[in-house]
Amino acid sequence: MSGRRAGTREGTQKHVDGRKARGERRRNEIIDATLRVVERDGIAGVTHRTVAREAGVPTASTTYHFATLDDLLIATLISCAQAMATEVYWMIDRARSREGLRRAGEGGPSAADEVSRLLAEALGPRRGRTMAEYELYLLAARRPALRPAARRWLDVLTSMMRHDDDVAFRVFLAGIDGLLIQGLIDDEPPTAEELRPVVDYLLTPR
Amino acid sequence: MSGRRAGTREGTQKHVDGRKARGERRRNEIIDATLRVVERDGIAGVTHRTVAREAGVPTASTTYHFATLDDLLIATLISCAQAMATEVYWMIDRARSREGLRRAGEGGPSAADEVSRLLAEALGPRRGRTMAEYELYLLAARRPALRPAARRWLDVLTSMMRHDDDVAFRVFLAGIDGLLIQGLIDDEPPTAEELRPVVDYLLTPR
DNA sequence: CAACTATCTGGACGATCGTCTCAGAATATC
DNA sequence: GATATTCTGAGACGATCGTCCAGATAGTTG
Repeated sequence: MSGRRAGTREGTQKHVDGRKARGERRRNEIIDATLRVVERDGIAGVTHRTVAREAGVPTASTTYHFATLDDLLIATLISCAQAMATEVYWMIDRARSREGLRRAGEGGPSAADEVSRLLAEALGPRRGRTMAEYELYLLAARRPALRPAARRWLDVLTSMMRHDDDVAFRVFLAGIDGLLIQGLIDDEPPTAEELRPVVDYLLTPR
Repeated sequence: MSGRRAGTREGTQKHVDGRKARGERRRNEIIDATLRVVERDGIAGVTHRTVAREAGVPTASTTYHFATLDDLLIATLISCAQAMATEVYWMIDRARSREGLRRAGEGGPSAADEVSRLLAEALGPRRGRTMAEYELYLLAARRPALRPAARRWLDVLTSMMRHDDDVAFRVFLAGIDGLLIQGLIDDEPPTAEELRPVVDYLLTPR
């Protein structure tokens, strides 16, 4: 991506980035700001001005880097899907190594524990983010160009998780999505303990 | 447009409806028009003017019956949820009687057949409607006041379908939602035959 | 019939929207 | 240094938005 900078956030150095890098950084800042706006107010709250205010940049900066509001939303969905896929990637990686430890005889958390904890997190502290993801998901339903990006986290899961039974795995994926979207209209987010038996059932082969 | 058409479902008589009845009819026409707009252009496309144009009424008529745009969306979601719940009710009722026939020895379609056919329908011919429902679903995630209405079809299913195992049933509901929302970002809607094994797995106990 | 009132509507208001323009600041290349 | 390119940022434009309101219309009631 930016290639020049060390961290995602702005560093302390000045005048070291080239024009290209600065432009790309601002582009990313705008995308991040857009995602924050979607988390807070939904896609309906996304305007050039609200995004610019959130990012702390002038209005025209958003129109310079993203010719149209659609381009901005598209870039945000793609970035969001990318981040999600990366997260899922590392999450699975961690779970794998833990499972390795567990198999070595230690008895750590089971896969159902792991998944229900993640679901509870997505519906609790990360609720805004989860809502944003599903709003962008639904946006992809109306715009074919966005569908590959929207399918990305499903693809990552599919390619990374071992699954002997394709049908069972598809049911698992659908169940996760269903539990998440149904959890979003619960008055209070379900706890990992409440989700545990459902996830367990979902993971039990038949 | 014409002041007193024969309503969508009312009789053809003139001058028999009181003021109250006329007002209520127009209210429903506006709600129906709103749902059509949501199906076609999404919630983002809902404005007083587009709804009024779709319903064939003057702009101010939408603001007269629904003080604010939020009221209009809320009324639409509630109406939509009600219609959905009613549909599900009769759908299950029909399936029940068919099952009765099948048990009598005839060998009709199985529950998995029935469900996958309905899913394929929701993702094919009724795709717009399904998208609209999930958009309103997600709207409920942001507005607590809408959640009871959004949960309604889940409640109808839960109260009508026999389920010995609560956990299994919850997995079933989540799976349906997940299959639907994932089907919305498929480039081409899945056929009932493709869905069949997944639904079958979903319905298989344990 | 006239008075009343719920219902309906055309038009207007200010706010906000997406997008564009353009002068000049910042930076790379020479 | 000088110059070309990229980016910033203040502001303006017309369009559309949500909402409101005064007047017209038409059932209802006395």
